[in-house]
Amino acid sequence: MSQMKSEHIPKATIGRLAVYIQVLENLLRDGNDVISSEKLARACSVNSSQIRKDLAYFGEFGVRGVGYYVQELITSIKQSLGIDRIWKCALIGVGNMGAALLRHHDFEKRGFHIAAAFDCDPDKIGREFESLEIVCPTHLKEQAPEMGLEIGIITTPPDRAQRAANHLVDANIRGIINFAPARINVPAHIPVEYVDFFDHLYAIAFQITLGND
Amino acid sequence: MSQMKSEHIPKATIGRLAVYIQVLENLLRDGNDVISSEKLARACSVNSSQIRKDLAYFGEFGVRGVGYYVQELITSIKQSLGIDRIWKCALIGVGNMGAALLRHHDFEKRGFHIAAAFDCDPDKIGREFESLEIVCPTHLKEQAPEMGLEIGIITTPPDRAQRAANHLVDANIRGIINFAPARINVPAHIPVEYVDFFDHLYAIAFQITLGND
DNA sequence: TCAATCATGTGAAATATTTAACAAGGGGAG
DNA sequence: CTCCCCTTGTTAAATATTTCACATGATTGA
Ligand SMILES: NC(=O)c1ccc[n+]([C@@H]2O[C@H](COP(=O)([O-])OP(=O)(O)OC[C@H]3O[C@@H](n4cnc5c(N)ncnc54)[C@H](O)[C@@H]3O)[C@@H](O)[C@H]2O)c1
Ligand SMILES: NC(=O)c1ccc[n+]([C@@H]2O[C@H](COP(=O)([O-])OP(=O)(O)OC[C@H]3O[C@@H](n4cnc5c(N)ncnc54)[C@H](O)[C@@H]3O)[C@@H](O)[C@H]2O)c1
Repeated sequence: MSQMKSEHIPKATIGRLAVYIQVLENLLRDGNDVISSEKLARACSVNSSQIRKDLAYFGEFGVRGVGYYVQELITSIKQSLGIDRIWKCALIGVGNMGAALLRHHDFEKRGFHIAAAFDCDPDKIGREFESLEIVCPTHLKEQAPEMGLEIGIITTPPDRAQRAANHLVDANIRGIINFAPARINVPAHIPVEYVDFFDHLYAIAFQITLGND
Repeated sequence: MSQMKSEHIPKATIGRLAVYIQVLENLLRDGNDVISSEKLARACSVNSSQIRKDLAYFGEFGVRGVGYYVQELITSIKQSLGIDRIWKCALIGVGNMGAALLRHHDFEKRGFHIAAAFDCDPDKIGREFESLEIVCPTHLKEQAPEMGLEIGIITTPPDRAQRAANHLVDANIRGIINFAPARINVPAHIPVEYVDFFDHLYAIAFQITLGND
């Protein structure tokens, strides 16, 4: 957060910054060292002013008359978002979804290290999965500070999501991602993000239906 | 789409409607037959006018002085979104993520039937998974119209996403959900939704970092 | 039947976000 | 060194979305 400039940043901006990183990393892989906001905009399907405005919230990263140095810009965006370091995560609910996430090594690559896995199923507790021992959630409170766990990932069934959230809050976790389709209540200072694929399926179904009339 | 009233509907509204359905179904399960916009608003962490406005895009579903009949409202929202029917989906890429989705029976429950699974790996082609035979993507073009496949779900590695999209477009699919972290190009009339968990992880990391200053 | 009550649906006001337009400034050719 | 070109950063205008405020209409009980 080296050069933050502005007060409130639109939620939508954060989403777009994630897209910019994705596209910039592909550009870099293809050998592009420099890019203009105009070209980046086309690749991201947004307006070029939008990109310049989004970046302006955090600082000045470009060179007038030239554009942005791709590697430098990636670094700057990551710094701005606070993802220029490793975040340690705790996953609760090692089922279908939880296991898929544990096997997915992009988490590590992108700076989110799932350092501990919890499940309340006695058959699972004590077993090892992806080189993590599955632990009972009651141990969260003692393990979280010990291990420096900061973000909780909930992948329990929806009717267990609140319970899982309670464990996380109790363990002083600082933010929560909830994959279960259920709202949870936590203290206001703990940010919660809901991941629900069905949002997107609904949006597609709606757009298809619209275009069809 | 029985009683559509308005022209353009904000994207954010669609996202909220998905949340309303989620919360309403829980309310129904808990035995609530009627609910006011005020109470629903609290459960969804939004403003009550927002709810009334969102619903007003599609029609009048409430009763003044009373509120909304929960079951009726669920039905109305589903009709409005075009999810009051079964959508047949094709999944491309039966790896880690694709397999988790195939095993996840909420898709069926929510009206999205994954009717066919494609993968280009010779070791996987011909195998059966979750009672679906895994098929080579070159067969998409012939199978899609036969089976009435309408929505494509991409779960290939990112560098294969465009190829998968091409197969889907070629097969006259009507909409695409892309789980791979890569932008894809398709004709303008085909809606694409990108699912990327990292958006949410970034958002959490950012909010934690902000609150920390 | 009528009045009191209550929560919706909606137009108008307040905010927020996106887009356009351009002044400012870096880089390179001559 | 100067001029010209190019693209950023930013201010201002245009849109879009959210919130407020209240008239409207359904329901209930006297
Ligand atoms: N699988 C998918 O593709 C998918 C897709 C979207 C959403 N989801 C959501 O993700 C969640 C998990 O789905 P799944 O398919 O993995 O289900 P699952 O039943 O396979 O796994 C759930 C796991 O959570 C554990 N659990 C239950 N209560 C717990 C508690 N209080 N503390 C700790 N662990 C607990 C169970 O023992 C089980 O291992 C669900 O809410 C589901 O709706 C899954
Ligand atoms: N696993 C997760 O939890 C997770 C989370 C977020 C995003 N993703 C994304 O989902 C995608 C899939 O991830 P994964 O972990 O399942 O990877 P994976 O390697 O396990 O599976 C990819 C599958 O796609 C198949 N495939 C490759 N090219 C293909 C083509 N042209 N046509 C058809 N099939 C093809 C492969 O044979 C393989 O079976 C990746 O883009 C990944 O970034 C996965």
